[in-house]
Amino acid sequence: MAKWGAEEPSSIGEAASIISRLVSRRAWIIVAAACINEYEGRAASKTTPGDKVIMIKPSGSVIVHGPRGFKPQNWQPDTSAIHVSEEDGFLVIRAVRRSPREILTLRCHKVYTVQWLEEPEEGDFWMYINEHQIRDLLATNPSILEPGLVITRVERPVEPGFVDLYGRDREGNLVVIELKRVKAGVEAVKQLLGYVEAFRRKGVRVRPILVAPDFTESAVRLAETSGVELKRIDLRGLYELLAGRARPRRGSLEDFLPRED
Amino acid sequence: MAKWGAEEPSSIGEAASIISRLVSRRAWIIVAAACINEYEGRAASKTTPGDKVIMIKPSGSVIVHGPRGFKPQNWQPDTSAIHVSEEDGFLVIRAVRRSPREILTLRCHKVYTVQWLEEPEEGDFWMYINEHQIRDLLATNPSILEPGLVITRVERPVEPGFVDLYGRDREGNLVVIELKRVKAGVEAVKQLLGYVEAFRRKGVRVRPILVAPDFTESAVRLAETSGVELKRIDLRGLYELLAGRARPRRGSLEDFLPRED
DNA sequence: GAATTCATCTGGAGA
DNA sequence: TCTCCAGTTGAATTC
Repeated sequence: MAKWGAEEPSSIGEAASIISRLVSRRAWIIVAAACINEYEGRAASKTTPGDKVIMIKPSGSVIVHGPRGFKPQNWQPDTSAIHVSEEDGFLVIRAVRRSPREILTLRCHKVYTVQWLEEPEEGDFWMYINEHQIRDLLATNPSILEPGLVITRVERPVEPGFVDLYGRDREGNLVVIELKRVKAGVEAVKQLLGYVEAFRRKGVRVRPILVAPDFTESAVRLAETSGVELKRIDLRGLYELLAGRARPRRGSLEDFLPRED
Repeated sequence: MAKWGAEEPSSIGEAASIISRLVSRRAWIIVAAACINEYEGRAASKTTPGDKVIMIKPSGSVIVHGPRGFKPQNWQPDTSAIHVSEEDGFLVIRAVRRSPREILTLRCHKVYTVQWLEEPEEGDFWMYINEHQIRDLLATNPSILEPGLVITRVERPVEPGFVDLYGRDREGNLVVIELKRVKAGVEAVKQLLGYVEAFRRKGVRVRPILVAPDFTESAVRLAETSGVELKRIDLRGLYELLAGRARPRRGSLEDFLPRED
């Protein structure tokens, strides 16, 4: 169990010394304060004074949130150095990283609270549905897509890029499959056509299939005129398969494809 | 000045009632707790028990951080509903949004602290260097790119997409410029070639220029074989120009282009 | 709502 | 290191 603590510093100087000590101990620090942010690096930004929540993680990241929006106002992903000091009556937190050279400076005129966790327990994080998972599932269960399909290569390098799945259909045609976990737009069709063209230049004719849960109107139009096959796939069925709540049965190949209606 | 407060709840039930009240008041809430996360929606993830910092913003976002990394473990950008309750001895925070249907569930077995700001002052956020700024600067100072260049259109619509800058060079050729603030990859060249092709179909011949601080190897190769001109630009110089620390001088057109060496 | 593009994108894998 | 690509990408803008 992590050790935690909280303080309401009575002065900027006290806040600086508390935070400085916590940073050197690699604690997980949350500071509620009123400050301005200044960032200069790949881009540049600044704020007027406002209330912020500043998080400094044991791993060294610095994250500054404003009251709105899901994204932080400013951040520093992996900071080579975090400096905490008092300057001209301000609590100044500086996070500097090199390559790319970027500096984030927080100038706080009021510190509401400082709160921390020391030696936090991390726990595991398990993302169990993503494109990688689906690709591997389809690679090992290609009959979900089409009877008789055999996958011979996963992530086959082509021209500049990679074909998600590469194999051969029942009739011996080479098949090139592009997989999208979310609705596929016209860009996905173009990408696949690029691969087809790359194969054609090498004198190889392939059958392109775009697999996705849904397709945009423009994707359907381009696919029709360019000879790309579209195959809708029901992710929910795949999810259940991945979660072990279902099992691919022989002869149930269309179970994971949505009804045609 | 925001009203702030902090509490160390003595029980899960007390934590639930405190947080529930704060949510209904639209306070900015920070909870340090040990919990598991469960997310199901476009993807799915779960964690084992571990220490987390949970932020609930007045705007309704829910952000769950683990001890490492700049990104949150889980989040909910704009939540239709946040439910706080006690279930089986756990503090349960549920953030549900529809479209896409996604559910984030936090099950806390230990709450270290609850901290909040009511009516936080927001302040302004001003990003003063981004592609938009650079594009406008080049549009009004095209001689930075090339003597005699005249820009006639900014963000000119073309087939699918927009040409960043469109104009005419000293010799009367139509010029199509694609601008990247960061190193340009092969995709940028392809994008530009797409525009060239779109113009060609309309019987218009254009001179394509890709402007960026740097180019990937594959971008250079494709550019060479496809007739796209690459123009390196020094962003630092542009930054200074934007910041008013420098001024475009007549006859100093190459000042903002890196040396050829 | 759909489509497109930018982002300090971040993060990961591979060469 | 660079390069490429997925991401619960988010967010803005346009139609």
